[in-house]
Parts: sequence; structure tokens; C-alpha cells
Amino acid sequence: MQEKPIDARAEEILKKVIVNYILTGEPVGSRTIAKLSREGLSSASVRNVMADLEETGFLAQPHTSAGRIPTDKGYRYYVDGLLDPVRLAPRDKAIIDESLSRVASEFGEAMEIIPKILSRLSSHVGYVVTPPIRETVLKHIEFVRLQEKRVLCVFVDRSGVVSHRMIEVEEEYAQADLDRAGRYLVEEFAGLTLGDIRARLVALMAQEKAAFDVLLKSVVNLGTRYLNAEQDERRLVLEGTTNIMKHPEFADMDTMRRLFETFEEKHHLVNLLDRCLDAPGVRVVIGSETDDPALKNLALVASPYRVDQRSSGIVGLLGPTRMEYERALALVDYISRLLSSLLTSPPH
Amino acid sequence: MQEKPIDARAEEILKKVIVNYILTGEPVGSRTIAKLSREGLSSASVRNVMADLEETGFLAQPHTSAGRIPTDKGYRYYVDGLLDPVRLAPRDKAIIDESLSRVASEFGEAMEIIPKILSRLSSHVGYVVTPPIRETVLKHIEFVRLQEKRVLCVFVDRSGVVSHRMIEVEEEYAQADLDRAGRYLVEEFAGLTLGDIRARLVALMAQEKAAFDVLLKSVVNLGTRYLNAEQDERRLVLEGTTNIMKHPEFADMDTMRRLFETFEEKHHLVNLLDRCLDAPGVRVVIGSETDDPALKNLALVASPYRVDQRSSGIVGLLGPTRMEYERALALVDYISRLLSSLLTSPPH
DNA sequence: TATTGGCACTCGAGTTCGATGAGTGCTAAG
DNA sequence: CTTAGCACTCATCGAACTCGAGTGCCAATA
Repeated sequence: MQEKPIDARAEEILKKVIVNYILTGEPVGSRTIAKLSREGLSSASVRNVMADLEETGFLAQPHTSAGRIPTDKGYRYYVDGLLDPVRLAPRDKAIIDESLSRVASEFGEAMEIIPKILSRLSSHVGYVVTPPIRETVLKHIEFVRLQEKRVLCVFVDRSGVVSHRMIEVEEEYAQADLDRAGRYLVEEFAGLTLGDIRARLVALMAQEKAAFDVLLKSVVNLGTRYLNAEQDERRLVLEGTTNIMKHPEFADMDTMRRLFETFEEKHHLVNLLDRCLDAPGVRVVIGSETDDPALKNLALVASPYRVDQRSSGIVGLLGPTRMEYERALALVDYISRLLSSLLTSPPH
Repeated sequence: MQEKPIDARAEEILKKVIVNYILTGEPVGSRTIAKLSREGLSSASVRNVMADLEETGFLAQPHTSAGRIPTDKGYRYYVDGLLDPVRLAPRDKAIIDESLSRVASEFGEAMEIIPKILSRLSSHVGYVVTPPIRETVLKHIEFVRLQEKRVLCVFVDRSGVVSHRMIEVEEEYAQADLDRAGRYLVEEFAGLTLGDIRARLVALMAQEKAAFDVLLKSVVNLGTRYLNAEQDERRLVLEGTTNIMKHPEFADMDTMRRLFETFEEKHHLVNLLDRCLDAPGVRVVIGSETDDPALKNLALVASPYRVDQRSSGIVGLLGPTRMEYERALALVDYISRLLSSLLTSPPH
């Protein structure tokens, strides 16, 4: 239905316009392109093509007598087919390697430092989404009696990440019982993911034996209570949000405010990323393709990363649609691969 | 040296100017004040007084033919003596009581929710600084062996706050030894603050006995290692930062960026607050009185709060100098008292 | 048929100019 | 000491104008 839109020449011109616009931030006119064109096209010819590109929705004019700027559709076409793949500068690679090697064995620190690196090297917003709780691997678990019916459960992941949750129980436990329950869980289940453990506990609960063994009963009780809560919980770490303010296209304070408000709604952003990123590999999402108006004029570059073969977290960048995609893609790609390999053949 | 600055009339006029400016955001002229003055002063007289106030530095003119606006010195004088103390609206009080009672027993949650309440009720930025680690009271401690020479130490506070730290040890410990060390520490020291515990461990270390008892030795070793690190660490929780963007006086994106950058430098802000708040009671700090240029046109309203009689954390607001100080003070005062009483006769 | 030179046209950005009006400082009279 | 009066200042606003980059269209050309 959409008329066959683009021949080779149009494509080249579209690309030139976009590259130029990304570079300068100014609308680009036909003369500029004509001069750049190596096959010596006249500006009039370029104008004709540009008019077509405007009609098909790849370019737009801010006003009648200005040059053209890319539309979001134009950016989409560009990132989908017109990019010159670029390799990461050795300098950047060195910085990344160096920073990551220093915290390699500490998952928690890696999650702190990665968005920082991304933000620094790109001058945009860097982010990481941690894997869901479900996939963390039990190293140690501990129940602490705080009040009569309130028990604090502390969980330690294989890589040293600590999480905890208050659970309300209906019968009172002595601390000694809680200790025993914790020890039992560690002995029985250390090395399994929380998802697996949950499944086993459910199975145990079904067994008759559980009805009689007091220890087992409390183990099952406490364990399922801990595990029933948000198994999908994931943390989003954002860094370098203030970089956005450097770009003149976001000078409007009201838009900016709304943007920063969505930055604070982390779970919303996580869902968004999740929805956009089912397949492996780096992807670009143009802000207008989401349903969140606050992301107008913004683009996401994101890639899932793997922990133990399983795809589980996301790492990426957020910047204005007018960003150097090649560089951003190279950066995110490299980091996600590095992260996956760090987490998959772990030194733990 | 500074000429006796202000008689009763000047004071009244200063106050009227400030109140009016806070209300409208517009420079206020002599006519406006003359009309408000109940003793029927003419605008010319008011002008004379205003000229004096400008000379003494309490007021300023944005340009020759505009009204006057308060200087920071003017605000200082105002908050120090001219405020009509105002009591918190019962509505607000109800909201606070309700929100806090729902999380009363959970210190961690209280620290999350308090800046939110402050921010919501004031439309400014709300914050809390948590008490330093040193003052938390031991409930439970646990060492988990992660790698040969890396031990994770998990600490649970009396009120259920969990903190943890990786420690590097030079000899290898078996998990069983670590368990014993943890149990020993809990039995011996539960109920004491970390500061006290540290002192006791130092004392133990000095005793000969420690040299021979293997358990004691590792306890002392691990315990001091954990405790030696940042005893003064405190967390700053900020909420509602985007509210700042609503005020027209911060329309400049560059200033805003710098401000948000200082928001991210939390430890810097903590130090700042600390320096300004030695005495108990609510205090107002005008931004220009600090040495941080990013706080220009901003004011802090802050109060320390007490945990177990000891003054230890800070709670407050951050907003434009042009804020309703009476309301802000009432709000912060009430919350800090409430918080102190919640934390001082604890239900734990 | 595709390309191109030429030309009229559009429109934003920047500048100047004058009117408006709020608000001042000063002075002289009460 | 107060105040009426008056000249003065200056930001803001809008109208009128210029400038120039860039366009769309058309007729001539290869």
C-alpha cells in the first residue's frame, strides 16, 4: 500500500540529510547535499528527491523556507539499513575493559559502574536492568525474628548480592527454629535459582511428609512466603540523566520535567524496555514508537545480556533521536557482550 | 559598624514586600505597599523607606523602574524575626499521621516515605539523612564465605535495616568458623550500637586471651574489619526533585543542570547539611550562605531528629528562596518531632 | 524523460522604532 | 517628617522592515 518508497538515490540523500543533521543540529538544505553528492547532482534535483521524501514521510520541514530534518520514520529507516557499521575506538574499548576488570567479580558493583561508563563514553543516559529475582542463585539464606510475628528474611546470591524482605507469619517462631529452617534451605537448595527452589517447595508442600515434620513445615512456610512475592522484580539503574539537559532540543522546562518524572517511575521504564526487547542483539527504539509521550525526541539503544546462557537483563543508552547511532550501537554491543561473558563463565 | 539598620516601620515594610513577593513572584512597588499599610502611609514615604532598605542591602531592584525584590540578606532577616508562626493545617497533620502510622515499625520504609510526604505537601524537594552507621543497634550479624579470601558480612539492625559489606581477609575461613563468629558476636553484643561494639572489640584485641583463643581471634578480626570502614556513612534520600522545575526562576537549563548534578553528589549535600545543623530545632539556610553556587536562589529548611535521645539524622525541605517559609517550617518541625518520637520510644 | 538553471516566493531571525506604563528619585510645600 | 507632584527611566510589546537561506515550479536542455 505504501508506494514503493525509496530508490538508491533517494536512500543516499536521506542518509546524507540525516548524517548532516545529526552532526550539526541544523535543518539541511538542498545545496548542502548537492555539494556533498559525489555524482555532481544539482540542488534542483536534490530538491525534487527531498520533496518526494517529505511526501513519503521520511523528512520534514520545520517551516517552509528551511531545510529538511529527519522524521522519526526517517530515523527508523536509517538505523534499519543505512548505518555504516563502525567498530569501537580502541581507546574506548580500553577504558571499558579497564573499568570492568576492576570490579569483575562483584556483580553489584558492575551494575553500578556500567551505566556510568556508558553515560561517560556516550554523553547520554546509560542504564542497566538487573536480572529478575527469579534467576538469582541461592548462596545463603537467613531468617531473623524481629517481632513476634514479623520475620526478616535475608538472602545472599552467589555473587554476593544481598536482598531482604520482611515477612509476616501467623504463628510465632523462635529464633532457633528460624536458624534451622535457614540452614535446611541452604543445605538443600544452595546453587539453585529462586525459580527452581520455589518449584521444589511447592512440590514438597504437596507431599504428605510435610504435614508431620515440624521443621519441614516451617521451612516450606517461610520459604514460600519469601518466594511468593515479586519474582519478577528488577532494578533499573540510570546514570547521567543530566546529560539530556545539554541538548538544545530539550530546552522546554515542562517537557524536561515530564521526562525526569518518567525517569523516577523506574518500573514503568523497565516494562517498556522489556516489551521492546524480546530478541537478542542490539536494538534501537525510537521514542515515538512507544506509547510514552515523555520519550518524544528520544531514542533508546538497548541490548539484552545473558547470565549463564539465559537472557535476563538489559543494558543500553537513552539519548536524543539526534544521536550518533553508529557509536552508540558499537558501545552498547561491546558492553553487553562483555557483560554476558563476565557473567556466564563466572569466577565464582 | 553596619549602621543600625531597621526601625519598626522599615521592618513592617520589609515584611510586606517579602510576603507579597513570595505570593506573586513579581517585584513589588511602593503603591502596593502603601495600599496595604493600615496606617495610611503614602507611596512616597514608602519609597523613602524602600530606598533605605535597598541601601542597607535588604531589598534590590531588578532594574531602575521596577519594584523591589528581597535579597538573600532580606530573606535572612525575615526568617530570623519577621515570621508569623503558623500551625500546621489539621488536614496536613492528618495526612502525615496517617502515612507514617502505616509504616511506623519499619525504619527503612519510614526513610522512604518521609521525603515523599514532605515533597507532596510542600511542592518542594523533601529529604532525609539517615543516622550514621555507627549508631545502629546490632540485632543480627552473619558472615558468608563467597570466595577463598572474600567474606560477605551481613548486618541486621534492630529495626530491620539490612546492610552488608564485602571484606577481604588474609587467611581462609571455613563457613563453619564464620557461623560461629557470627553467633558469638550476636550473643555477646546484640543490643549495642556499632560504635560501642567497635570499642569493645578494640579492648578485646588488647587482651592476651585473644591471642590464644582461635574463635575469639577470628571474631575480633572479622568484626573489626567490618567495623573499621566508613562508620560515618549516611544515606540521603531525596524526593520530588522535579518540583524545582516548576518554578519560573529556574528556567535556565544550564543552572538546572548544575543543580541536578549536585543532587546526584549526595555525600556533598550530606556534608553541607551537617555543617549547617549542629543545634537542635528547625533552621533555615539560604542557598547563598553555603559555598555551593548551584544552590543559588534556593533555601533549605531542615531539622535534626533524634534516635534514642541522640541527635543523629536530618529531615527537611529544599525549595526556592521564594517559598512559604511559615508553612515549610511548620511542616518540617512537625515531621521531625513525630519522627523523633517514633524512633525514641520504639515498639521494637 | 530526466536534469537543471532560473526566478519568484516564503518565512524565520534579527533589527529598529515608538508607544505604553509601572515605578522610581527628587523637590518643594504642608 | 510627610506627601503631592513631576520629570525621568527602562522593560515590554508590537509593528515595520531587512536579510537571506531555502523552497517550488517551469521552461529549456541533453
